[in-house]
Amino acid sequence: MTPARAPRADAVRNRKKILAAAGEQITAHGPEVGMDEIAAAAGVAVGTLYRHFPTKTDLVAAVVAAYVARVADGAESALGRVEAGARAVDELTAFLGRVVEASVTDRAVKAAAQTLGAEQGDRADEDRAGAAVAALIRAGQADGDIHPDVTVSDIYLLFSTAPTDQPPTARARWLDLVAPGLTTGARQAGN
Amino acid sequence: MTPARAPRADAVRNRKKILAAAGEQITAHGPEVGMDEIAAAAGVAVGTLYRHFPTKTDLVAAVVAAYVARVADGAESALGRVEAGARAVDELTAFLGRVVEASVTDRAVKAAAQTLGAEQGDRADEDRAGAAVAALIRAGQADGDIHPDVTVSDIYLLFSTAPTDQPPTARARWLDLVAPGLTTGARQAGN
Amino acid sequence: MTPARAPRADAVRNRKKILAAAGEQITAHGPEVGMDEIAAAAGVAVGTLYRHFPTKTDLVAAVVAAYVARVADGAESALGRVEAGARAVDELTAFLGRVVEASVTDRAVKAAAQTLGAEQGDRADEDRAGAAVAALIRAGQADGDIHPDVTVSDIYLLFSTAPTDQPPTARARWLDLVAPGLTTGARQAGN
Amino acid sequence: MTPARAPRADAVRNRKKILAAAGEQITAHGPEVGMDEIAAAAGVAVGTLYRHFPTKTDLVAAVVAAYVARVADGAESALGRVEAGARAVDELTAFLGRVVEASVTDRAVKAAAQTLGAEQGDRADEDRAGAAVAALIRAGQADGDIHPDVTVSDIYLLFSTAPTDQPPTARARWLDLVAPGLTTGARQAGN
DNA sequence: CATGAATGAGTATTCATTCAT
DNA sequence: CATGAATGAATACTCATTCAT
Repeated sequence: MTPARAPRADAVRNRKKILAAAGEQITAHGPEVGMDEIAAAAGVAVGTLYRHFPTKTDLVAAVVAAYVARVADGAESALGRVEAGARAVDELTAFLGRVVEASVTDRAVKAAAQTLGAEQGDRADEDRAGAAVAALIRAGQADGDIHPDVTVSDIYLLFSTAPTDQPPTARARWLDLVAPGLTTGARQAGN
Repeated sequence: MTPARAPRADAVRNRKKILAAAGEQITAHGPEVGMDEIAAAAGVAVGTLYRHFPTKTDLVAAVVAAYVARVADGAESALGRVEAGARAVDELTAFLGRVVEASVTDRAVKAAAQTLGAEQGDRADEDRAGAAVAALIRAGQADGDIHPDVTVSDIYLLFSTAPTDQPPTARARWLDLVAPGLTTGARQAGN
Repeated sequence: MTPARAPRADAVRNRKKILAAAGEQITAHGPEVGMDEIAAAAGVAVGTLYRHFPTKTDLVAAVVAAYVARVADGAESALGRVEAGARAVDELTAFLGRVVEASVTDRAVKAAAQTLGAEQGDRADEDRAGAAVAALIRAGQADGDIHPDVTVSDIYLLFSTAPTDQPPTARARWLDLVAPGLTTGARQAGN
Repeated sequence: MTPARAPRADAVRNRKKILAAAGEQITAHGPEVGMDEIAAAAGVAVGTLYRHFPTKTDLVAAVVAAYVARVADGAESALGRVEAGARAVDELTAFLGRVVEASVTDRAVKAAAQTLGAEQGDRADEDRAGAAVAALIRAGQADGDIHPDVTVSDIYLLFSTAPTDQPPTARARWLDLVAPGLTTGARQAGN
């Protein structure tokens, strides 16, 4: 219960620079980038890295957490659009597509997290995302467009198996193959 | 042409032991298991590893190749059953399911191969698998059960995104979600 | 231009300890001494070796460079004495003798450099040595003591063939055998 | 005192092939060539190498011994020519030159021997060479051409310091620089 | 007697982490 | 609080030597 003295401005700046650099470096060179390289990319010394994140695993966890937060934001805006009248199935699949695209950027992050056994950073963001997706699904089911047994964890399952390291055409095709499993209508030729 | 003097019995035994151990170790601890650990698990000295596979990359490639060979076998037996009267869609999805199950055993192998940029060992096995899968698809399309635009690379795309590291129930659910993308009928509730 | 922040005191100390230890170890056990052994002899961990010299080759090159710098110093003092009135031939042969003696200490260094294909570190020191030796030769030739066709590369040739790994008497005898090739006078019995 | 049963013909052939191959390989790639490579070059298996030479050191010693034998032959022919009327100084320097040239071929052999601490193979050949050289020196001294204090070990000293790894011009120049130390006459300009 | 597969200690090098400056 | 030098365990790979076939 330390009063948590307000962190110094430059420390906050450093934390952000480090998170950004770590994201870029891991994205670009995979989870095995050295801490030194991340530090250099962030423009700080290794020691500073370790002041903010006691362990490489912690750093990666933080990067993943930031990614989860962005996903949550995306889910909530989709939900917002549905509440404003958009069709839920469309928003859900579009959301799925956007996540897959974003994953490309954050490519190896997922792998890094697994490799290092990173712990969940911020439960809160995950819950936020989960709530929004659940609402989207319910809306789609109310419309009769989304299959009644689809759940939030189905969406997560698809997230976790998205072909993030494949070319755009493959990713688009994957969406086509996977969408019919969520919806009620029969598959149409050519899409 | 090649004199190919019969390989010594013990050398063959060792090669098999090494491949098996490498598969297990990589499965259990990921691609970064040390060569020493693999050697110990195989009951040989490191030098023996290197006599059989000049490089860690080569070893992983061989493990992957063995896996591909098993997949090819599976595809061909499925095709055999179809030729003997079985329904093609069923055999195709069953085959997909079996590959996913098998993948669990070979879990990280795929990742290992990517990490190390392993080359594929035996084109032949890949071709064998491809031919058999293509025949299955054609048969299912002739029956009117498989969607006309489904191709062999669709099947490979699904392979490569199978949730090999998830619990059995998740893997089963994944099959349910993915199957409708391949077939013509509308999705039925509860499957 | 280079900010060149003053190197930390302990880092400088370590660099020196490492160079000294490397010289000794290579001298004592040849170029194949392990980096670990050099590190131990220097009282540091291997990692520290690699922080200062990214490669064994680089380390050896640095040792050789230090040796070249000492040779250059020796040549320049000899030249200084000549300018102060000493006889050039005598200084040149004495210099040759001193280099050979010093080589004993740095015994295998030369071999190590060759074995590893080490690049030369500081051209400057080599040039310094070359200039001083050239001046010595010219002075001796002006005196009529040194044979007119002797060049700097002759001196280097003799350096490179000095019997550095032989007992002192052999080294002295070698000097006696080799000196007449540089001078004008006929050889005298007994020296 | 085992009767030393006459060695089988093929064993003798193998011994020769191995010695030749070892000489070539060490000459070409230095003392650190692997035993496997030598074996391959000789067209036998490693086991056969070890049957003939229990240790790499022993093998190198044998290669050196063969070299010494050739040197002895050269010395003896030179002596023969002197006895047939040739001038001793000329034969001695020519012999020195030929040894240096030959050394080029056997380049790293000397280094290999040192590196491995190889023992003398055949005292007899060394003695043969020593006797012939001694006779040459005595003859030259009787002619008044060779300096009276020159000994056999002087010649060996020069052998051991010959610039075997330098280009032909450097080797020739080295001979010019070194010859005056052996002879009585004053050095002449230009040779 | 030849073969070549197996052994295993040894080598250079990397990298997460600590700690003196 | 930042810096970057030091640490040292770990890793892939080599090679002289042994020994089953």
